[in-house]
Order: sequence, then structure tokens, then C-alpha cells
Amino acid sequence: MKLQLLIKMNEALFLRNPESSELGKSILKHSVQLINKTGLETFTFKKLAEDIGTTEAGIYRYFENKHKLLVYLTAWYWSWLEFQISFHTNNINDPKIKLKRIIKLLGTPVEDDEQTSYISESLLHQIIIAEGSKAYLTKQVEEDNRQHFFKPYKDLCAVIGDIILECSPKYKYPKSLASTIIEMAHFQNFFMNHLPSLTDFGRTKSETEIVAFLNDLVFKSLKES
Amino acid sequence: MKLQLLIKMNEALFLRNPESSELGKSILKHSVQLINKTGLETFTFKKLAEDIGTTEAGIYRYFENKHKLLVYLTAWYWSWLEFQISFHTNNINDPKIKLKRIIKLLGTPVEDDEQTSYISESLLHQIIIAEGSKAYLTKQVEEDNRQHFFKPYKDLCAVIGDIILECSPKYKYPKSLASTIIEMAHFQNFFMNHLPSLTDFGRTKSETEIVAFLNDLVFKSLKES
DNA sequence: TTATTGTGGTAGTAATACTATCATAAATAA
DNA sequence: TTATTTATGATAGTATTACTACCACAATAA
Repeated sequence: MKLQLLIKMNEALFLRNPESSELGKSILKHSVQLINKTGLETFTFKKLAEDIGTTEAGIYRYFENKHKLLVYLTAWYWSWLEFQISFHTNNINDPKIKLKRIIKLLGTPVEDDEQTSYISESLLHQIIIAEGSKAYLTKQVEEDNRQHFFKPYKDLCAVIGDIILECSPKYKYPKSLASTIIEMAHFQNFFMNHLPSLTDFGRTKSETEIVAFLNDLVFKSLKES
Repeated sequence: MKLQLLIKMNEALFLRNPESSELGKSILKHSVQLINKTGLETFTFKKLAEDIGTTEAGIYRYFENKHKLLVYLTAWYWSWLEFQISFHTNNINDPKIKLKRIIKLLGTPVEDDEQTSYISESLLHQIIIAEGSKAYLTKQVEEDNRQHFFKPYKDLCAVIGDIILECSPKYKYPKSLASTIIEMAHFQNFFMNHLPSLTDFGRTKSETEIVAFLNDLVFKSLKES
């Protein structure tokens, strides 16, 4: 049995749907690779076009600019991750076990999914770590938000917040704790690898320690006091 | 009595010391205003020059590029904040009270200091919230780190980490908890104001709630279990 | 058959991110 | 006092970036 996981993307994020053509899929695939290689700042549509073997104008027919492309990629990732989470926590009743699973999924490097061949989830995960916050840390956040560009991120956050409340109905900060877990899963990873003295994981550089830290943080927070 | 708080900056951050001349101070003052107004992405040295009434080349004599200027401003902020913290926690013996003061200083809008007239700390605080992470979320982090550009941030984190250990000597993640507090003090503020559904403070938009959340997070983490 | 749509290519423009050179006024050292 | 350094200003030039407009062609629908 081979299933195609289809993620319905916000149409305002692109000019032409990149999943609808070969060039479009190639843009997604190679942009993920190139952003990883060069970083968002030095990434340009011209370099991407050369990489793919097409022209700048070809890329511009799909995406208005690199900000939209970044927002597209991050939105895709959050949607994909929410599906992974709902898949891996399905049929689990205990919300605490659910939450543990989620923290593990957030903190552990993802394995590539054969289904969606044109996007490498593990490379995309790296982009989320290093560039993800740049999608919303702009002057246009509110305009972008009005167009629902961040809906997948907010949905994920809401899902986690609800599970937190299931664990501990009286806890006062479920949404803030949810966004803290998500952001810290990525920032601690970045710090561990590039600014290790900001973490306690510099020696081992092991993701399982990040997961342990987040578990400690979350479950102590949710303990009745 | 009038004291001038002098922050010794890493000399590799600038080509000519901006604190040593009128134009230099003007660059600092107006860059803080302009970055706040336009955001880092659309901020250019040309616009800054027009703002000040000088030429692009004039700015380039002080700073190599806008990345160095951003790193300079963030480093200045972290040094200033560490001084504020050491000042406001001086003579306090109880590490828990110290930590509470620190969380309050991190989460509360700063009042402008009359001493350093050319830098508005409150505007700089806003820059740290919206642009701060862009100083290190680049491909050059490690090179920048080798040149000690992030020393003030790491020092602050170490100070907070040590106080955490004083509170709870057995706690296993003092540095990660310290960087979590610092980052979340800013991210929760940004979310509260621009993506409120990611937080529990969207209704009141009050910084004191962020402080309460961080206190809850930290002191539950440090409780012996 | 013709018209439309989807797709790819060429060329050009304005802005950005610099670098280099020259002139001059003020501050400072000899 | 003169000589010299220093800070700033003005002008010009280049490579790259971030687009826009226009053209060509093949598949498909009317």
C-alpha cells in the first residue's frame, strides 16, 4: 500500500502551486537543499535557478519572493509535523504519554519520508531550527497573520496546549508552555551545536538530552503544587 | 553626582569606535530608531545616512555592514542588562529573590537611562525582541563566536545559570534553563503582541503575566522532587 | 481550425551593498 | 607657528539582488 500524504497549502503563499508541476517540485526540493547549504541571507532565486537549471523568472512565477517561499516551507513543515504527531499519538489515552511522544518528536531528528519525495523532512527540520523564526520576526507579521500564513504553527500549538490541559486542567499557561516547548526544542538544538555554552548539552551534543530537559521542564510545570 | 556608564565593546565589531565621535553616536542613536521603525530587513545604510544627514560612505567608515551593526547593538544590550542585573541584585543574599528580580528585569519594559543619551534602552529592548535572534541565526555564527561577538550574551547566561545552581545545586540543566528564560522573556512578548494565540496573555497583553509565567516555570523546575 | 492556457526563456531596471578617490575643516603635535 | 593627522563630506563606480515585462512554444479546448 502506498499512500500520498497531501498537505493542503494556503493559496496566498504562492503564485502558482509548486506541487502541481515538475518545475514546482524541483523548486521545493532544491530550495530546501540550497537554504540549508548557504543560509537564508545569501540564498537568492538566481542561485536557486542555476542550481535547478532554469531561470530566475521561472522561480518568480511560483513564489513572489524568498520570504513567501520561507513561509511556505515552514507552514508545510508545521502541517507535516502536526500530522506526524496525530499519527504517533493515535490511540494513546494517557495525555502524559501523548505529551512525552510529542516532545520526543519535536526534539529528535526526523527520518525522511519516502512518500513525499520532493521534500526532505530532515533538511527542512534543519531549516526550521536555523531560519524558522525569521518567518514571523518581521514587520509584516500581522499582515501575514491576517492572511493565515501561520495557521499550521498556531494549530500545532493549540493541539499541544490542549493536551497540556488534559494533563493538568488547572495549569494556567498551556499555550505559552506549548510555544515554549516548540521554540526551545529548536533553539536548544541550535545552541548545542553552535553556541554550546548556552546549554548543558555541549559535551554530548545529544538530542536525547534536549528531550530530557524539555520533559523535566514540562512535567514539573504540570505537577500539582 | 553624574556617572557615565561605559561599556567596553569588542573592537572587532566596528571599524571606527562609534562612541568616540559625534557622527558615531548619531549612527547608534538613529540606527536604533530606524531599525525599530522599518525592521532589519528593509533597513539600509543609505536610509540611515539620509536620516542622519550624512552619506552612505560615512556609515561604512564605522561599521562594515548591517550584520556587524546588529551584533554591536545586541552585544551592547546584553552588557548593559548584565550591569542592570548586577546592580539590582547587589546585596541580596537569597538566590531565589535574586532570580525573581532577574526574571522581572528580563520581562519588564526597561526605562530609558538618562546617562547614555545616544542609545535608547527601551527602543533597543524592542530591537532585541524582534531582531535579536537574527544576530546569531546565521551561517557565520561559529566564526562570529570565535571572535567573541556573543560573549556578553554568554556571560549573562552564565550569571543566571550560576544563580539557578545556587537555588538548587542538584538541578541538571542550569544553562539551558537560563537561555530558555532569556529567549522566552522576549519571544512570549513578541507573540503576545503579534501572534497572541501562541500565548495565554493575548487578552491583557501585560508583561507582568509573562513574568508570572516565567516564575512559575523556573521555580517549579527548581523544586526538589 | 483557432484560441487559450501552461510552461519556459531573454532582457532590462531600480535598489542594495559595497569600494575608491578627492577635498577640506578642525584638532593636535612639532 | 607650522605641519600633520583626523573626521567628515562629496562624488562616482561596480557587482549583485530583487524584481518586471515581454516573447516563444507546446498542449489542449472550443
